[in-house]
Amino acid sequence: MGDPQPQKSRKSKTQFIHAALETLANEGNVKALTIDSLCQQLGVSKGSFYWHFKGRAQLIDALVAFWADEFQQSIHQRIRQSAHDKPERAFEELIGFWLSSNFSRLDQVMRNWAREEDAVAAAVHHADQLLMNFVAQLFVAMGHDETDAHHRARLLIAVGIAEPQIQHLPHAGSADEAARWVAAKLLR
Amino acid sequence: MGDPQPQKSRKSKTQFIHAALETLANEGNVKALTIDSLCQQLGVSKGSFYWHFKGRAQLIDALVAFWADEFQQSIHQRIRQSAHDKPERAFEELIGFWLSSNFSRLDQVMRNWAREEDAVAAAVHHADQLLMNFVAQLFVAMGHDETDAHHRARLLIAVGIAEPQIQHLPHAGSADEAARWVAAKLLR
DNA sequence: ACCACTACATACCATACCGTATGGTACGGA
DNA sequence: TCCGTACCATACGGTATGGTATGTAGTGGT
Repeated sequence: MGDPQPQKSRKSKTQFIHAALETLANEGNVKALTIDSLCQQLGVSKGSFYWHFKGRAQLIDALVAFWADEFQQSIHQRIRQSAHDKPERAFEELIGFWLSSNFSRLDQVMRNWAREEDAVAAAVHHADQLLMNFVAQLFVAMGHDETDAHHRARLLIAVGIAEPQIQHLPHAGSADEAARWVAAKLLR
Repeated sequence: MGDPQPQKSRKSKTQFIHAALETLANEGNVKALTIDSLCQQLGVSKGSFYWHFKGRAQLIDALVAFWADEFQQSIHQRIRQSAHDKPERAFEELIGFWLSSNFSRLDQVMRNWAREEDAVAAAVHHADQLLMNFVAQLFVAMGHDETDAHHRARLLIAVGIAEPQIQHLPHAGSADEAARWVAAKLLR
């Protein structure tokens, strides 16, 4: 009554997932993530892939689940601590985390991918909801009422989503600076 | 010494472009835009397409050029008028235009597509620059200094980009309302 | 030594897409 | 009427991709 794959397959399964996420982050577009290239990247053949995964859809599910879990854990680990101590400090953590190239690249890829694959869309949706609730709660903890907190949280998330996409715009200063400007405006 | 296609081809060429844009807006993802499906949509065969266009790249170029031109014209037509009379009024126009489903869907598709096709990336980049300069100038006209105006413009554009993507988030009120909240905050 | 099962490799099929080659039709001018 | 050109249909080739079928080396149990 257990899983069909007791223990050994797990290891290789995560190997595939890691490689896939790496490809997504590096190439920055979903088209580069093909089963063939993935296998080539790992030095195995498609026979291996199709032993571990039922098909492409299953890979996507596992990959998205992994990403969502990591997303959630990252948020909590990095912010929950400082959220209780000093909410203002938590915002700097959040912005720093969001604009870290590692995360933002994957985030953008996932949002693009969500447009083609429903499974990805569901995961992104869920992640957004978690973050939204969390940030709004943060603003509430700082003394704002519910609706105002939601507005501010919504704006912060919007900036987090869009800022990495418009770093090229003519503007003296880094995206980091721009984000801090917004944060300062939001904290008033 | 004129164009190789005097008049007749022009008409069909724009027909292809219109159909392509329509598909992009409807399907919401670039994968749906294939030459075969495009021809099927128009009730013609690929022979027709390859008579009018040298290849897929040329379609993309023409399509992107058309979109960029329309983008620019829409901005100017709808806003330039009120920008001179009453800058505050221009923001409502801009936000209303940006969040109009017609435009925002195409906008999102183009931004996603920019990740795969360099020609699209260049066009989106250029369009962003135009809008950025325009909005910043608007803020300057309202009395803000250069750097502050750029910060505000950047934020407004970020909201315009991200807001359509997060309409599903738990929040009492429409995206329109949220955008107005941001505008009010930006105009102070 | 033999078996059974895991974890692959190899070879193959089906499909979808871009692109080409070539034949066919409508139409205006000489 | 005949012909040339613009415009389009049909048929095919090439390639990339997802997926399947089948062989096969390793490995642990008996």
